[in-house]
Amino acid sequence: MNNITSNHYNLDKCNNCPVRDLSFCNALDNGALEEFSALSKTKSFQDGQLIFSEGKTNEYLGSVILGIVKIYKLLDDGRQQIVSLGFPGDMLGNIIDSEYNYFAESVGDTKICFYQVARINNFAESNPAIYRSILGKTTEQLGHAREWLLLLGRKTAQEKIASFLLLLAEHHKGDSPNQAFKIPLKRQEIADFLGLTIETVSRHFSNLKSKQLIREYAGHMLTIVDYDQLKSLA
Amino acid sequence: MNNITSNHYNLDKCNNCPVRDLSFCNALDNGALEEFSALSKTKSFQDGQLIFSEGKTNEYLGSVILGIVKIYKLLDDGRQQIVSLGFPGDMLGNIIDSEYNYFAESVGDTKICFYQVARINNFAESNPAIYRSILGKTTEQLGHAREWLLLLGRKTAQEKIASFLLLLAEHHKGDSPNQAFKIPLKRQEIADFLGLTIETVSRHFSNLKSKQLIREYAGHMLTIVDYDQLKSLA
DNA sequence: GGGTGAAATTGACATAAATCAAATGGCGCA
DNA sequence: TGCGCCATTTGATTTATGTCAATTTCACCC
Repeated sequence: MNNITSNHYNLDKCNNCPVRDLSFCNALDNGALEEFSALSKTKSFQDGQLIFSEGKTNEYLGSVILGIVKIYKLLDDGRQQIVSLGFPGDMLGNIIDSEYNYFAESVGDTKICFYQVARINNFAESNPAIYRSILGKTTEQLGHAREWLLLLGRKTAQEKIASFLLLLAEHHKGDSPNQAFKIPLKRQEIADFLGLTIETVSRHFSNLKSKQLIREYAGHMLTIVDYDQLKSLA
Repeated sequence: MNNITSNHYNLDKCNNCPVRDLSFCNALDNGALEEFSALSKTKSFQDGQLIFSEGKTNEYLGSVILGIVKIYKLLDDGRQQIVSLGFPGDMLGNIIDSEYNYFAESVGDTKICFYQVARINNFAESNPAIYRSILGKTTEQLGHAREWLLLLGRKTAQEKIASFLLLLAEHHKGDSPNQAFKIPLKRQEIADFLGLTIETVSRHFSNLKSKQLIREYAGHMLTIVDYDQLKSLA
């Protein structure tokens, strides 16, 4: 995202952007909300498309509107760790640092709403609710990151897989408890999220299937058959 | 920290508290700083003393003044993961959540400055610099947490140990590059920070010593003999 | 100075997960 | 229908780290 206004990004202004209901600006009163939303622009990304890179100037703050974004870090030799999954309503990036510290990539097709960091900072000076809201989002992300530290540092592969499936299920809570949903990540991405290899992930999926705790069919549609027992493994 | 005002905590007001130079309130102008600092109280803790617990009401925001605080999470069976080390100047807790999500414990003797969350929130409404400053601290902690996700998920035991030693060395940067310093954590705590067992930690310390990359003496005083080579292992 | 107990080290062995390698499955497309 | 390309699964084997069990070190204190 070197230059968000360059025409190949196909931006369109989103005066009535869903971000209002989803995102960090929902703390504003109506007048301020109008003004703030006018600063935003949405953009669509395809599966695997790079959204921003470590080291690049932190010019835009994003808000995921549709789809999932993976935030990851790399070691020199290519080892990868996904440090966060951005679901709709989640904030992307921050308004503090001068550079991005991570890579962000679209998982499946996504839609993201962007705000200029400079303008947000400017706007927030006279609207503490913006700071407060962004602080809330950041604190939430810190909580998730620390939950994942516990998972990566202390859980077994089976526990990791179970926790991951329950995390996904959380994002379908509106549906019935055992509602089927599509696993949005490839096996390699799951491995990079859980600090495992693709083979270990695959083996434990097979394991859970043979134990009849989950069912998978038709291109990674998943049903959690026994939610409670899966939870006891996490 | 059930009740910070109970007398056994031995609180004393810190009108001229070092937190001013170290902490999240240094963004304020002098007038506001006076007012804000007056809300703080310092307290001392001994090695191993519990500072706050998961599930307790989030009544106080802390700022580490002296010593080191470990923030950790537990699994039901007692497995522990340290998710953050709080060094002087670091913020402890947050002003968003209604409950603490972690355990905090003193590593060695510490001194911590506390503010009432309710009063900070109140004060910040008319002082966006406070929100901004706390947001900066939180964003920084998120960055550290994600760096550690990479370490826990993808680094080998040797790389973890090397990274840990370099982290400690970072906090002695004022000194000469190869300045000796005391390792503040016990082996078990290092293990809980790195997602390893105590035996693995010990073995890799022995390893680094036999390779002459580090020296340890007189009660865990440490010298990094070959900084560059240690860095290449991290 | 010798005794005590916690912390750290070391050794022998077990095992979960990684690695290497092959087979299978699924999907778009000619 | 069948080819080609990935993604996934499965199998065989290795290895890093965990586990269990002594032993050693060291700080502290009488």
